[in-house]
Amino acid sequence: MAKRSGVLEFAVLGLLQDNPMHGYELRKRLNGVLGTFRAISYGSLYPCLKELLAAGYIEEEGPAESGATALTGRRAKVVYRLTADGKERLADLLTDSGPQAWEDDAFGVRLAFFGSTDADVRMRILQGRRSRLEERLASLRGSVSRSRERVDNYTLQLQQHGLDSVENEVRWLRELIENEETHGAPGVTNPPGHGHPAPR
Amino acid sequence: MAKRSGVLEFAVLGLLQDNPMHGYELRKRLNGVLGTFRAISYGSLYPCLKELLAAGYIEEEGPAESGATALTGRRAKVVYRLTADGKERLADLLTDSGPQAWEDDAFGVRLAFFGSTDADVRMRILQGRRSRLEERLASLRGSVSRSRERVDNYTLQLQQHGLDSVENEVRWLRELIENEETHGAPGVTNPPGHGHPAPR
DNA sequence: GTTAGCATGTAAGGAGTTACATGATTTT
DNA sequence: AAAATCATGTAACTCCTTACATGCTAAC
Repeated sequence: MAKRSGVLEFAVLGLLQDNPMHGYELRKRLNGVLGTFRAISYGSLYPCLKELLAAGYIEEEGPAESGATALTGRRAKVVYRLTADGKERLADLLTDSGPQAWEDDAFGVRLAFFGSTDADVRMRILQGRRSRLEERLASLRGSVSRSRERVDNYTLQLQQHGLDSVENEVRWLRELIENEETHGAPGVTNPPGHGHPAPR
Repeated sequence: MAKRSGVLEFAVLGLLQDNPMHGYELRKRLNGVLGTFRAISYGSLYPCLKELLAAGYIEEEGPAESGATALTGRRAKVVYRLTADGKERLADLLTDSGPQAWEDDAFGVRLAFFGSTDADVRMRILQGRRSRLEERLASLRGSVSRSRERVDNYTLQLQQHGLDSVENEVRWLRELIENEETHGAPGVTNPPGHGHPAPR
């Protein structure tokens, strides 16, 4: 039952959906998806793959592939691919727009896979994230104005910068939301090429 | 020897330097210092205090204090205060301007205690942080331009926002550095009791 | 033929969290 | 006297990282 992270599981399933891969490559892609820094290590990736395998969400690709390593009888590369269960699992995860979806960590990954997320779910997530940030903004503004005079200048600068960052993200979100609204009432997903309705 | 976090240890010693406190209050202040969210829990605070106590950096305040709880003979509140060793330890930590000082986590805490940090150390940290971020910027710009065309629009937006955030922090840092330069050559530390000569 | 980088994995441990267990003090 | 909130602590667990152990394959 998928004890692992959620975030990592999501990302792995999401990447594997597009094309089968082995661990080494998966890890490189993961770094792109999880925000460039935020590199995950083999020490967490391989155990995660193991669990996904045990859960039946992924499987090793047949041994007859790209026939080069068959000499020894044992493969060095293990290429993973989503099973039917795995696709279902990913679909479930993709429709979940609950509060966990707009927390700091999860939100980035969710956005990275918006290409295969339904429009209404996208909107709920974006709006959830925005209101989450607006709460944070309110609390930050409160504590900054409460702090004034009481704390030294550096602390103030720090708080101010934190505030600016959040304001910045809110602006960015507003644009994304606007974009969804104006540009987007395509039946279910975005029509151009990359959506999920086509199993290719 | 001080296995705990570094960041948490630093913050606790830093806060205790200003005034003795018990754990509960410490925790509240910590949330201010560590960036408002990033709340640490008792489950990590109390063990940390225990270790600092064992290391001799802090001590329980004498039982005769603010005479209210002496009735039962057993104190409920435990007020901690820095020992001489603790002050030395903090001084050591405050002069350390090595690479760990400009990593994401540590940097915020370091800045929060800039009020008791020497001017030259402050400068090294700020500059270290800036060049750290500029590396990141270069790598991000690289991956964004490499991604163009290859990834979907949402991923691009995400990368772009990440880039903007880092650019934003660099601008902020530049201002801080400028401020240090123009306005700052006070002998060693800021002379006036707390904070240091406030600009603007 | 040996360095470099691809590829897979595990054991130990670090840094925290949640949930629980407990009690004192203050407010209503 | 009940409810809130202040206050302290622990055990179990999570999620990740580092460091190690191992070998294959390509380039020079």
